Amino acid sequence: MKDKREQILETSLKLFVERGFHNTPTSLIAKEAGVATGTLFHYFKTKEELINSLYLEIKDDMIAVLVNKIDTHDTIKAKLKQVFMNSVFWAFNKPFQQLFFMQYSHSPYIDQITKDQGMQRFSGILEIIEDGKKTEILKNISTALLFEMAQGFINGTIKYFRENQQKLKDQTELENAFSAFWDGIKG
Amino acid sequence: MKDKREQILETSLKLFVERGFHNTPTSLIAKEAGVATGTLFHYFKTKEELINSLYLEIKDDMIAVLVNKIDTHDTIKAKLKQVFMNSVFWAFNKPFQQLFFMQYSHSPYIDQITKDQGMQRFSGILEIIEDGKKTEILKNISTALLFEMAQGFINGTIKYFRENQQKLKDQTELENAFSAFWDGIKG
DNA sequence: TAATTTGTCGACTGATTAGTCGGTTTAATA
DNA sequence: TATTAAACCGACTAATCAGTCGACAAATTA
Repeated sequence: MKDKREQILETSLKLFVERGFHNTPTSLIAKEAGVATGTLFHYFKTKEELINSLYLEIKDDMIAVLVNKIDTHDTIKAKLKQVFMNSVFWAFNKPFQQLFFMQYSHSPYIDQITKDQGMQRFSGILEIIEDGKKTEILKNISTALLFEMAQGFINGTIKYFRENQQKLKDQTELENAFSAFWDGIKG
Repeated sequence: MKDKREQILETSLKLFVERGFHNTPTSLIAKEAGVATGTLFHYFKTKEELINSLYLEIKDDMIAVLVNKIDTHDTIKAKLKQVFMNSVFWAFNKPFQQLFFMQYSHSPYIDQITKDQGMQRFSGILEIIEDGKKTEILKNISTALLFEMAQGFINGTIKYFRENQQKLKDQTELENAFSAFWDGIKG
């Protein structure tokens, strides 16, 4: 049987996405997770701590997937294509996690410290962008701006494929999306 | 003195963004808006109706700004540049409204009917994209995908400028952002 | 083995909340 | 003016919630 802490996080994720944070009583989380409320508060001092932990654990999982199959010797384009495809792949396999970020990365329930910690984990991807700028393969735009534009673009792509899942079977639309992505950032 | 209904909407917006939906009691909205709770429920049957109305009114306001200063005779590129700049301008002038969409457009508090109604209002912008595809000025990618990619890109740009407001004084970064945007979608 | 720590339970509580209701005031209409 | 309707008020309530507590069980350490 699954670890109770993990079970609580998994159940919270689903309920927070489907019902919202304050509309999800801790009693319901405990019930659906098959634990007592006391156990929930044993692992997480407060409900806020629970959602902040959830945020960081999902971010960790996501980053691990995003940088998967990237080889040091790959070209910048190949690396960024892999990140792009990994992002869509992750969102497809972890729909609740992706929706969680869509809903909560701008919400007041996640505190600034947690958001900053989450951001730190992107350093590997930021390095790829910096490398690309040095070699003039990418546009000479501030790394932070390039990053936000790219992330926004990917989020839009994911939103489209979430609402049009059948379009993922054939790879052409996804390839088109990457072409547009690349044309936008390449120098 | 401002209309009470309007005052309630304005106050709700601020509080929902700063505190979240369920963490904002109707009693607090009423208090801050300077009305009685009875008045709030006179205008909005439930709290859900309130937030859904808010969503649609903000969307209406946004669309009106986005298509501002667009002339029928403009080129596709000029039209889309205007929409791009209008979007950033709107977000800058209406930060709460923009954050509201970031937080709530994926949230369970806004029902599907409301979201669909909001989407309908984009028809004018969708037409520009379709025109651009017909004349092969834009990439031959499905309109819905182009739209979501574009919207995501713009949201990312806005997020960057929200966190780096000083970068808006000089227009160069904003122009760079549009160049990247245009390179991405142009055929 | 004994002692201590960690995990688990669920009934309980003080505080909070969405929405109601009966009434008053203001505005519109006949 | 008289009548009706719409706007507005705020005290009130039944329901709900985050977090506590004391007790017991399991695992870890001495």
